Amino acid sequence: MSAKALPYRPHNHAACVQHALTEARAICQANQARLTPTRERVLELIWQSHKPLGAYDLLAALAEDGHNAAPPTVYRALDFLLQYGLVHRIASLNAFVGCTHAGEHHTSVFLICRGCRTALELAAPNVTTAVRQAAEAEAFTPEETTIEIAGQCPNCSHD
Amino acid sequence: MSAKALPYRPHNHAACVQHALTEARAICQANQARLTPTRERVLELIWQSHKPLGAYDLLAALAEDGHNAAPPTVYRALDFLLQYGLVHRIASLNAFVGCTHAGEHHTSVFLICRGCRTALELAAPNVTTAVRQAAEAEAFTPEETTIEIAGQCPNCSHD
DNA sequence: GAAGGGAATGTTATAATGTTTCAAATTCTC
DNA sequence: GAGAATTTGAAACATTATAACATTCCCTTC
Repeated sequence: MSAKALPYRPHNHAACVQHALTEARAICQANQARLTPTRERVLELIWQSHKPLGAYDLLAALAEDGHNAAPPTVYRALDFLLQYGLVHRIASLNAFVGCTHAGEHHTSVFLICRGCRTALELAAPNVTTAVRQAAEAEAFTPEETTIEIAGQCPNCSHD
Repeated sequence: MSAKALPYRPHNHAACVQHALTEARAICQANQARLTPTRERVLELIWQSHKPLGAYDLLAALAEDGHNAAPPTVYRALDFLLQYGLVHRIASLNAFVGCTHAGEHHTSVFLICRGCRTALELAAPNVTTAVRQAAEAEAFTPEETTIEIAGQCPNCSHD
């Protein structure tokens, strides 16, 4: 692949956000789930970059909105968004990032740059298959898979 | 595979611990690193089961020894053990588990049972390869890989 | 075997992340 | 509009992790 993946190059990011919000509304409607203002705002904040944000970062951003929220407000919104696959939690960072494959049932691989902190979500079917087979070989039933690769993205790698 | 992996079946666990400690001593000696009593004790405590332990669990265990330690004591010992590859940190649990491949440079896959909390470390070369290829396809340079599969081990899966 | 220097540990405080609990408000259903 | 269910507010607290600085230990060197 010669072209860099979207998060790594300049792009109309507002379109990313709008697309994510539109999709989120559709998914919530389809599931009779309520994308309330707080939930939508948290999703929007998360989408304001391709860098995972911590819960307390979100809390601070809400505070700047004038919304004097306490931690449970953010964690509840995040729980909701996680539940409907609209965001992912990055365990190695204790942070959250927008899901680029919302609605599709999938196991993601995250490439997390230590330089610019951008997280790129990949579908990576080969990884998924290999993981499933490895688990199967041990008679283990997978329920939730965390695959996070920290390193240097093409922009940040100093060869 | 019909035989269950070691952590899932009864075994002489004392031998696990002894083996780990012996190996740790050798590795530290080879690296001119000091496996001090606190560090060795923390390693031993971690190895007392195949379940990842939290830093504060270790702290409590040290307290039972009569060692009135503060958090930095445990975290420093853990940093040391991580540095020499004697333990792994399980990001999704904020916990630590003994490394079963100490000394070998490797990327591990962890199968973490939500029933019995046991973590099984696999080498899983196919997963490693698939991950490396996925990263390569994005011109991403991996430095550290976290692969954690939560689910049900053969003993705990209720079919 | 004392003196000096670097590594390891002790100690206190605090930061960062996440949860429990119960009350109040909102929204949905009838 | 009354009642039930969901969502939010608010205060307190629990858990995980680090910062900063003092002290002790251990090894080398003389």
